Amino acid sequence: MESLVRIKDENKQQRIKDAVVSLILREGINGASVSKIAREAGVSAATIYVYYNSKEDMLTEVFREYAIAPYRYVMQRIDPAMDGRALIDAIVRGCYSFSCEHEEIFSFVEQCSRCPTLSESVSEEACSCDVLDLIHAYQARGVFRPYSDWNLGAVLFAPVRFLAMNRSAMGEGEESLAELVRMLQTLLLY
Amino acid sequence: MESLVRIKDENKQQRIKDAVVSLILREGINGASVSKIAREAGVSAATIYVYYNSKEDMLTEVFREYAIAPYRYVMQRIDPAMDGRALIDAIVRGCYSFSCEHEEIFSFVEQCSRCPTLSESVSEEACSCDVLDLIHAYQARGVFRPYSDWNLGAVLFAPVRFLAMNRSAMGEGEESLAELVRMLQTLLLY
Amino acid sequence: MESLVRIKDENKQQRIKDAVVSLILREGINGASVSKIAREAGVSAATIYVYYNSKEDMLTEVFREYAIAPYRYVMQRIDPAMDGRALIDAIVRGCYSFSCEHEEIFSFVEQCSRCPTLSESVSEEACSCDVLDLIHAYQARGVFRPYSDWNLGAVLFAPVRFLAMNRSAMGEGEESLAELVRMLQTLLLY
Amino acid sequence: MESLVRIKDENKQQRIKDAVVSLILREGINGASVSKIAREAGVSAATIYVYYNSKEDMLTEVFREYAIAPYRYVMQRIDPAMDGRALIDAIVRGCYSFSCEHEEIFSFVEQCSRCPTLSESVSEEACSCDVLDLIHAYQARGVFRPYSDWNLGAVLFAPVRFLAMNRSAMGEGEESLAELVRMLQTLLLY
DNA sequence: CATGAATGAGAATTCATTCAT
DNA sequence: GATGAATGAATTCTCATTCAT
Repeated sequence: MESLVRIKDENKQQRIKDAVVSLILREGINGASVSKIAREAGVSAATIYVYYNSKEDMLTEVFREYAIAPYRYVMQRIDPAMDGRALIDAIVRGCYSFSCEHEEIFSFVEQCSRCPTLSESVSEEACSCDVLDLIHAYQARGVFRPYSDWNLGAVLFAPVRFLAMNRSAMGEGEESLAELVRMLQTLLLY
Repeated sequence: MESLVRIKDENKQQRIKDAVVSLILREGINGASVSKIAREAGVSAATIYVYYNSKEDMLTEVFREYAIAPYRYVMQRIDPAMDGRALIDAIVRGCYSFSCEHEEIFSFVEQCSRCPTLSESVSEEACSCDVLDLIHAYQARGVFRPYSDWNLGAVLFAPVRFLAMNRSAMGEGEESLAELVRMLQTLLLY
Repeated sequence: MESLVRIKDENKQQRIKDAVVSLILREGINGASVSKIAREAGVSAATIYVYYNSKEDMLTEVFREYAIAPYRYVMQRIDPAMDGRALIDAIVRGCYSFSCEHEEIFSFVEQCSRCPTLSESVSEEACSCDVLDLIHAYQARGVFRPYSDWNLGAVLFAPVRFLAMNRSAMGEGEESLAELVRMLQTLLLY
Repeated sequence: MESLVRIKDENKQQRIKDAVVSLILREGINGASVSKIAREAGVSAATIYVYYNSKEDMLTEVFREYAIAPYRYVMQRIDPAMDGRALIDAIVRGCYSFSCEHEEIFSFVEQCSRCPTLSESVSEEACSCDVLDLIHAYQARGVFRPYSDWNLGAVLFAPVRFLAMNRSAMGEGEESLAELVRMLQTLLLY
């Protein structure tokens, strides 16, 4: 019985999270009101307060959960046995694929990152640390040039996100993507 | 006498724009309600509707106006006689200085860019075109490598913006900035 | 316990309806704003939107409910055993009494009937059909002359409403009313 | 020059009146705001206050002017030499034609008549007095039965207005109209 | 746990009106 | 006479949140 209840809970909570993400994609942070989220999740607005103390809480928590998603996604496509070129290729293409396959989450995270209140409580560095740790290992082995973490993050993630954001205007994008991979290989590897 | 009225008008509209920008910086797009903006601008909320048809209109127009500001700022620090290294230095440092000196506008534009509704009507490409045109000239002279515009934009603007956004966490930043300049010089020049 | 809640609800909704009717009587359709209605009903303006989707919805629903009231009132004073003279007397005096006893509802319905948006969704014919059905029976028995429904409605209801509307200017009105009854008896019966 | 101004005035004032009438027809009394009226009339909202002291004033004045229009229209189709049957025919058909030919004014007057504030300052009796005076003459000559003015008004004007209001639902209406004429001839004449 | 009902606060927008020009 | 600009007050409606059940 208890487990049944638990399962019900998780269903509801997951439906709420999904609703948050998809609503924010469609209507922006402004349009994502508690009642719309509730309607989309198929629960009562009051139910949301069973799981979260406030709307802010909810957004923060969902943001925290999804902010790390692209990095996890990238980590899964990486094999520590890869050489430097393959690693950069995997990271850049991983970031890009994620934004295509999970457009909702990508857009949701992008929007939340710029929202002063939300971004305070979720630091990007913390999210990307696994990837950076891996690169540190490559740097130690003399494969990657010893750029600082800030600049590694800046050139590895920001440009590909820029391409992803302009995907619709850019057409297919495969060419640009391949070019970016080549640029970063030149730039970052010995 | 007529000029008095004109001045009064322009004052009001400018005060409204300023209020929009500074409120969005402080409270995010969510927090920038028409009445708060009006209060901050020292006008009646109804007055805003003398100048704009709707809140959306207002944000779009202000966004459109400021989206181009950082590029104009950069253009002013550029001299066509510069060599490639100096050009990249000027662009990157220009972007960074702008975000420091005009934190409000920088943050305002960043936020608006992620807002689906707003970004639709203001394309980044259009804003950056002057800078890109200049680089085309350098490419034609064999100074810059012939990367595509998308990737030029991606590596010239996105990473430095990334640094700017993390300025507070990054400390001084001068070192990172210098490093980024060097990286891009290596990457983009022959 | 459950009944308590129900009662509370119905009380609120009824108080809202009453407020709509009495406000429109006093201040016209223009003057009946949602917040005035809420104040008069002793609820929060937001509560009204728990019961109705919009102001328009609310007016339509209340109108629909009350538009039929005068006809129901008349039907209750009618006995199918009456002869033709008594029937006309009952109908005309019933209409008139209703407008005296329920001035608020009478005036409310009159006003809504002239409001293009509202009258579209509530047809008078549907409301008066019970009375007309009864007259059809009298017509079949050769008591009433076989005038069309449109003209039956036109002469049976419109003139007495006209008198009711001018009640205040008309003084007592009993004489006029008696005269109208006689006129219609002559006109409609064999 | 002065005459020029006068002409300009009258043009503007007439355009305002027209706008009032046609807006109220289309959007009801609620929808007829001063600015909409101004826009429709092609003048500035402030200009309306050159001609009228307030919106209420304006409505009252326009209402006063048009309330009498249907009666004037009827009077023009009447010839004192007509016999009783022809007179009733002319009155009823006149009322009906007016409502067809001047749907805007008809609907405007109907709506204003039910609006408590407006109807107070424009009495129907005053408007219909010319027609009634004429009938008095016929009554004196023993052509019309000596019903009271209230009931004359009630049966001569209210039913035909009822038909006019239901014109769209009623189809052509010629038959109903002819029937109503016959009914009233029987009822009112010796 | 889940929710329907309720609400004060505030949202965007429009209102009728004024006034300097 | 005519108007653009300005506004306080009011409009409809939605918000995030609470609470009794």
